[in-house]
Amino acid sequence: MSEDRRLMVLRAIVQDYVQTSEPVGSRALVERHHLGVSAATVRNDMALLEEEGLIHAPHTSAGRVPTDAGYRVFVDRLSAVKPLGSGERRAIGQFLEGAVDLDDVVDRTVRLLASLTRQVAVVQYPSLTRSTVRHIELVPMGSSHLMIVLIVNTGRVEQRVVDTGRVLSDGTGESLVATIRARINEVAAGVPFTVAATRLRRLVDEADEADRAAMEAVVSALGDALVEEREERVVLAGQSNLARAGTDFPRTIGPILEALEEHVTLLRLLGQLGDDPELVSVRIGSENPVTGLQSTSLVSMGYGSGAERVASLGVLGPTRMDYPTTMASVRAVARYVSEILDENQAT
Amino acid sequence: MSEDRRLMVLRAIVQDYVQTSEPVGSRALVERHHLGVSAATVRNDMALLEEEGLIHAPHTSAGRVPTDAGYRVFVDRLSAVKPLGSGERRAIGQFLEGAVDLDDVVDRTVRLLASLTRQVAVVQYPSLTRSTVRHIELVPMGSSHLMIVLIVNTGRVEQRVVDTGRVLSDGTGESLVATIRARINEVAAGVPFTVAATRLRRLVDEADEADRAAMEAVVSALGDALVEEREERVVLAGQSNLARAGTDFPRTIGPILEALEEHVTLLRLLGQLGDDPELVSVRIGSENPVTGLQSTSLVSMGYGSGAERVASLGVLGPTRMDYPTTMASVRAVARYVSEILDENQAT
DNA sequence: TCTGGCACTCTCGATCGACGAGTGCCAAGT
DNA sequence: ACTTGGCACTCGTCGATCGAGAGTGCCAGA
Repeated sequence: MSEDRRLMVLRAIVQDYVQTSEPVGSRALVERHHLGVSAATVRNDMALLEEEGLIHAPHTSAGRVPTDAGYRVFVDRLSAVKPLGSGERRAIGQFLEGAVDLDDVVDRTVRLLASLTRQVAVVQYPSLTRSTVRHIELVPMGSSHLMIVLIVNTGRVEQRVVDTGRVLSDGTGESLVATIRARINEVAAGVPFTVAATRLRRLVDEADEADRAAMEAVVSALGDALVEEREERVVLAGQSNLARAGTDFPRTIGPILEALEEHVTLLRLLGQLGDDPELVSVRIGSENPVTGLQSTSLVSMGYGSGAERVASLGVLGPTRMDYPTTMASVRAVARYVSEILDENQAT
Repeated sequence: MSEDRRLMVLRAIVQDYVQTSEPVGSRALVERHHLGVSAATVRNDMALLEEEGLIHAPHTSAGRVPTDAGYRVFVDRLSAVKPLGSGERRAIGQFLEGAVDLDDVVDRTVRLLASLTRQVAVVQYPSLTRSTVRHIELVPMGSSHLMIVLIVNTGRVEQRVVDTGRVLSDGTGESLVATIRARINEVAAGVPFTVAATRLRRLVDEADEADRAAMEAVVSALGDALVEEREERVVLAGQSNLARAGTDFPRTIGPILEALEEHVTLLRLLGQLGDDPELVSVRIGSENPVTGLQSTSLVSMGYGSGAERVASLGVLGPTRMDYPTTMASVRAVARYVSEILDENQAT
């Protein structure tokens, strides 16, 4: 009857299976964990757990293996996020400290996450749509071309070259560029990109008849930067960890690698987080909509400067993974990266 | 005695083995290729080829498999680069046509190469050290900070923020920025980066006592961009193809994936090309110095705008690969990318 | 120098049986 | 109402054995 003990048994099964990666039997369980009962009792509990769909026997007379639902219960109710050791904390700090720009931060983060968890790490680039404009610079190039440099509060820089269709190298041209530069920064600097986009569009209508074409060109290029797919980018590391994980895993490694190359679907996955931005999200096995990733779990969390969550990062591994420590690592890294972005924003 | 026929036999072995991925025996050979001789004769030739170290029998009484040296002879003397079909040419063009900026070009290139060859594609970012400066822009930020934007002829943009240590927002500050901007572009615009670096350093000495500190800050930041490791970046695609290749391969997939994550060594590999920039370089199996990649071959070629070779791209696959078509694809893509960079340079 | 023939070798796959781990269930104990 | 020890039963794993098939090496003859 005791539901408590049944859950203890489930927890023990998950822990043992994660460690040994072999189906765990009743005898081994009572030996390794000092539950105060005999193997026979554990067997009864196991039978019930199996009825509930939380564990599963690969075949008669092998041990039991947790199902996806079993892992779900384990993660939700039977485990606490294991606090990181101070050594690990320090390592995170040191590793991310020396980053020189956003690319570097992302690159270091993804490598750090991979080596920390020994799994595949996934980091999404901070997305423009959720960021704010820091500054927009216009650089004349050639006689009629203008390079637009957009600087985002995350430290990211986007650039485009547009043809304004008129000569910019003479006096009036130069003052036109100066005017446009002033106007767009006036309305857009320091403003969230979504707001900036609408304000900028309004600028076109307000512009003088003569300058409207040039303004139009600049604004539409900036608008492009918004929808530009490049803003939605992910970086991966630690694929080699897939080969190391267990020996049954290699068979499914092909589909997994394929799925990881579909950055678009990966991004969609990373975007689907829970409501609480401070919580680590865990998607287990078949909970995962993507074909090819249904034997894996995704542990992810949002990050970003300030209160806003500008992007996500996470870790992908076999469903049989050490959830408490993985979750701890993901959370710690996400928080640390957020801090770093905060500092850079202040710069 | 006939050395010619022996090489024909070698070629036939390579071709069959590439296709079937199984050791090829004398009987199968004479059936599939109409060499005008009998199986016994072929066997004699095989014995000689084995003495020369060009082929190898996994065990008594299995067929023969080419050795690395065998592939080498095949590539150097027995095969011509297979011309691409017109359909493939068109596909390359279409796929790379719509690229909006350098990141996009590189991204599309690597994916294209992977899907074309069904192997792992590797593309090195055009390196600054071999490129020329197109323009340098200075953007004041805050009261004493200056953002330096370096635009490279490949279309690439680098940026840095430096603290000049003096107020820039007043009148003299603004004119100082204007002066520096003018001076550095004067000596650096249109010049190869290596030359620009030395000329810029000279500028510091020539500067007025009062402005020297600011000039120094700008120049040293630009110098940093030269050695900055980020300039040496590679992008990968098609890792999932590793899982598909043969069934013996998966065992070695772990070390390969690990080696692919060592971007630094990958870059070194890509950098080692033959003398002729128009030639495709092939590194076969054990010719390859990197541990973990010794069961693979790297087919690579330089690319770049103009005559200069600014970077390399290539394909990595099992030594048992279809060299003629792979080489054709790599060459075609490298040339096409070079063309695209040329066009962008003209912009 | 080539060819057909032949004995020999070695891998691969299937079959079989013993072994052992683990279960399910039952009857007895608390 | 649970728990426990015992016991029969089920299966998958491992190792050995064996036959088939593919391929070679070598030799004698053209």
